[in-house]
Amino acid sequence: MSQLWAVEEAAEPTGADGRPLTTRGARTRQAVLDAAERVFADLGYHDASIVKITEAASVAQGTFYLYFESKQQVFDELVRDLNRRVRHAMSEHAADATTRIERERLGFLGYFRFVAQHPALYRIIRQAEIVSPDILREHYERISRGYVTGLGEAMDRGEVVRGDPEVLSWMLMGIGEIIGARWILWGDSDTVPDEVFDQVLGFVNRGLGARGHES
Amino acid sequence: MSQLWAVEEAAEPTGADGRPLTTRGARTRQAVLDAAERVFADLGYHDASIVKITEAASVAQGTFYLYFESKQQVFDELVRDLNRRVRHAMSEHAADATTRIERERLGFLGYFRFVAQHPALYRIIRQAEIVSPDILREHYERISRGYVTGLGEAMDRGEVVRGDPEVLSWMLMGIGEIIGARWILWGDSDTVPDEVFDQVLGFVNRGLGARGHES
Amino acid sequence: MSQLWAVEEAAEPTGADGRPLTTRGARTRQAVLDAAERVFADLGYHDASIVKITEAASVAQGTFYLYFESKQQVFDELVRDLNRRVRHAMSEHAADATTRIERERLGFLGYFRFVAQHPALYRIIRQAEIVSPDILREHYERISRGYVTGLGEAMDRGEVVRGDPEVLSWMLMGIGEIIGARWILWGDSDTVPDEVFDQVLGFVNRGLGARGHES
Amino acid sequence: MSQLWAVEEAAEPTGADGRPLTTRGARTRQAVLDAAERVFADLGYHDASIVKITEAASVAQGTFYLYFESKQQVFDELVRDLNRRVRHAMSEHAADATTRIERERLGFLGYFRFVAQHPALYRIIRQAEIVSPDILREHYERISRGYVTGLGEAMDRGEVVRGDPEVLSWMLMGIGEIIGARWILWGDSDTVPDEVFDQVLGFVNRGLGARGHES
DNA sequence: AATGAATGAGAGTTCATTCAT
DNA sequence: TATGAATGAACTCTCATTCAT
Repeated sequence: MSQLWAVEEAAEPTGADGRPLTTRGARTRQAVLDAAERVFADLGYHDASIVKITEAASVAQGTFYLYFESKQQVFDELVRDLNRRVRHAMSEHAADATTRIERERLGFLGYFRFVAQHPALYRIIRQAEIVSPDILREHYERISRGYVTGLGEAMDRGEVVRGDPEVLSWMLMGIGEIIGARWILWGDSDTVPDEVFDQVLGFVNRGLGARGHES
Repeated sequence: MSQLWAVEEAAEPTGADGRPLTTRGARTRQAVLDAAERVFADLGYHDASIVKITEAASVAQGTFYLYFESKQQVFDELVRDLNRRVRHAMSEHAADATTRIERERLGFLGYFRFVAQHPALYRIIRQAEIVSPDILREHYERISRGYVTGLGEAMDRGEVVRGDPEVLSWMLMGIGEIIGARWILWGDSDTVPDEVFDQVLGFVNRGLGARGHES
Repeated sequence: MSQLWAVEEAAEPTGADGRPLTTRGARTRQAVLDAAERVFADLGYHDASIVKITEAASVAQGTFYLYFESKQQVFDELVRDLNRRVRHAMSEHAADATTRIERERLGFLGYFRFVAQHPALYRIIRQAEIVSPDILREHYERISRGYVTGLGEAMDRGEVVRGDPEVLSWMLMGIGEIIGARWILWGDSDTVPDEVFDQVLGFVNRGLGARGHES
Repeated sequence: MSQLWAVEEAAEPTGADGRPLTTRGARTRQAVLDAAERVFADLGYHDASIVKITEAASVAQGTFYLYFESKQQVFDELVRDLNRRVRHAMSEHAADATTRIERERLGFLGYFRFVAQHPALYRIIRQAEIVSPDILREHYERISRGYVTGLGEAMDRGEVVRGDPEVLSWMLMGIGEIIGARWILWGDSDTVPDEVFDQVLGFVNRGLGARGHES
């Protein structure tokens, strides 16, 4: 089975004014973006500052505005990028699955692994709720869309009880979010404990009414 | 059946130095707190400022520091207060239930109603994740604790499949959170649509393995 | 020989408006004054604040203004009081002397001892230069006056070379000040080392042209 | 005879972050520093404020922090600079002297002249005692070091009675300080009256046990 | 005589952003 | 393309002082 869902490529980088970049420009832009990721991850949106970002990138303050319009805009771009990476992580994992149940398991696993590997980055996504709500909705909707396709097909195959796949997808995300937060972000562990993971899968599989699953 | 769980009283108000207040002092303190609630709800934590809060309360800036040590501290107090109110809303609703399924339904209903009635306030709680993570964990843990008791008893009565009630409680919160966010906070509706609500209850009841529930 | 010079009594305490005080009022006033001394000594003039003073005195902020007109005024009163105490310390010591040289020695000793015993308080006097220059000049002039009398008599007796006793008195104070600062306030010792003390006395005695002193 | 002692050069100016400055930057920095000198001289350390300094320099408030970390830091730099200038004034004067007595006379004269020419600035140095004690000690010690060399040599030549040159140097500074304060800073004259000056020199020369001097 | 709530100006400092070079 | 100097509004917080009780 191929990838659970496709993850699109990132857009071409441009200057703040929308004009295409030279090679050198593209390199500088990337340096700033990387620095921003580190600084946002370390300090959070509001404690991050353009001075700190440009310092971390070893460029002058003015350079920042050559490539980005504002603090917000870098942030948004970062969140979009992270969204791509999370989806990639989930999708890549799930690709090996042969059954729906297995796919669910691997998807969650991929997600939790990503959170565990980049806890600070993941916090960035959660900050988006306040900083750029629209971008966060986009984030959830993109993940939801992937689920919806998968769940729709599973319903057609009778692997999952009939229902509105969108609502289901949001619940799955809600579960992933809070479990990841509770046991990875806030816990000292860098993974969700097995017993917890089993409980989650059990609950989800029963909830989806998965055939071939003993309740 | 009595309340699902008890909600404790708020603490006595004191000055920033911890000393008890006169009637006049208590009144002013409350005025500041109310103003803070409004301002945080409207602008979010970071765009709120002490100037704006005191202006909204029609007191001088210095007055703020008579009762609170910092912006953080008012915020924390507000979150704790909101937590009390959410739990009260859920618990009050669920009090009328006669079956576990009914109780689940009414608990969710109460929660969604609270979010719908105070959408801006509810955003305050979500901001706590970044501003005072500890307070937010407290918030979740308090709600979790209420669930754990209820679920434990339901397991004993065989109404719910055996399992770790803590993990279950977090999943239920995660579902409530995201559904409330998606359909109330971000939607234009001031309530979760019936079809969605039914889907949620269906999923949850199956997931809990509720007896007398047709999957 | 009696005291080197007389030290006058402190004035009657009054309220901020100049009216006489009841017993209770006098007690409260004194409590505030004592607290001010401690706070100024610990924090210096500018970091001291009326809140801190009244807190240290266990009275309300408003009470302060019942007895003093301003922060300045308490400070001035304190400096005057300290001046009385320094002169008392010097004069009391010197009282036992039988020769002029001995008197000089004991006067310096008394001075250094006072500085060593109340280093923090002594810093208050030095702060007066900036805070209330007039009061500081008063301080020096009062000490000077005592010296002038003593030196004048010594000149008459031929114990000291003829000259302007005022200028001499200021030089003696200047020496005392800086030696006290250098070896007591800034040093770790709580007394001026013997060798230093001897050097000082040698220099001073030669400078005064003291008869019976080997240059 | 060459200079009494060498006075080192000022350090290269840098930004608050320690980085070197462009020409324009160096110019602005100097403008701020000059303004600070004027403001501190006029108002004293505590009544001076960054707003007033930047206003006097005709730059924005933020500009201040481009070159200095805090009010303290400018102050310290100013004191160090003044110290260099005082020592320069003393040393330059004394350079013409042919005898030790003459050198003493000219040194004091240079010092008093400096105080008379920059009374407000000189007050800055005296404030340092409270504001940055360490810098003040540095100030005294630097002057002391110059004296110590000169006195040591004079002792070797038998021009001055043997003794600890350090203690002597501090006494000389103490005398200069208080005489300057009393007759220049606090007096209305812009110079120490001749009779006073003579008294001072007489006392000092006798104290030093200068040969060829009639006590 | 004593309280303590209330004031509001002013402090130092940060920061996103602009602009001349 | 890149720099870094300059801006100025906004922020949090302190404090001497006044006033109603």
